[in-house]
Amino acid sequence: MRRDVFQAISDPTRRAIISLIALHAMTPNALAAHFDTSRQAVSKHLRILTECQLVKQHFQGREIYYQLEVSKMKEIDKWLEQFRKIWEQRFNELDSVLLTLKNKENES
Amino acid sequence: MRRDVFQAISDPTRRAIISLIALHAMTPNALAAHFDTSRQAVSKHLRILTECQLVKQHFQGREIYYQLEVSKMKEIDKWLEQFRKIWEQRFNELDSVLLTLKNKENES
DNA sequence: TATATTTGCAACTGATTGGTTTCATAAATA
DNA sequence: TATTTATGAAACCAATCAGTTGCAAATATA
Repeated sequence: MRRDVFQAISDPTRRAIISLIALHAMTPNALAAHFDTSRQAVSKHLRILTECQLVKQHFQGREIYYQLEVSKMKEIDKWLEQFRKIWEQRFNELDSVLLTLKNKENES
Repeated sequence: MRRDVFQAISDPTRRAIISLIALHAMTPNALAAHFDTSRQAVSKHLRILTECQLVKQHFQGREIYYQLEVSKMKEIDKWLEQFRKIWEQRFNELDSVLLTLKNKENES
């Protein structure tokens, strides 16, 4: 059973859940109201999200509120870092090409 | 067949491929040398990456070079944007709490 | 106390996944 | 020309996935 942040966000329903609970905690029932699938299906998604620590639950009577562990999202951000460097570099290269062209223009 | 960037990066082998070709284009054979799996398995991953336009192929004789479409990675970055706002906000809230404490300290 | 509500868990199901082996095609090379 | 090399595609397989239905447990309410 692979269970990491990347696998967690691969499912569109789970991405929607993540977005919904990002601002304030929600119960499984309240969440399920936003989807076409059953309450149990949403519960299963929540279990997966909990297992990879993207979500934290806090109990209040018989209700369970699920809240996003925003800091865990940084793991994705961290992985993206390597590419961010590349796309900035590519942009700078394009920049210097334009600069070279401009200089040549001035010389002639 | 769901085929989007998020599903593409959910597989660890595919993430490794993406990282490898990020800097310079590589052939399937050269890529396969980095993994325990067969050349065909890598080829299948490359097809998935191509289908969701994360990768571009350019032909050179009988060899096919695969290159990362870095700009496509920005789609993930874009989705992360909403959470980046939240974790910055949380940080600022913490900041103002600390500031309030400090002010109270000065008053007394 | 009896009933309704909120929830997680287990069993099942069809679809998808990541891998394999086998084959066909096209380009390079002996 | 015959052979080797680089590649994609098809057929198959076991494991996993996302969904379902049905059930048990615990809390709230009548």
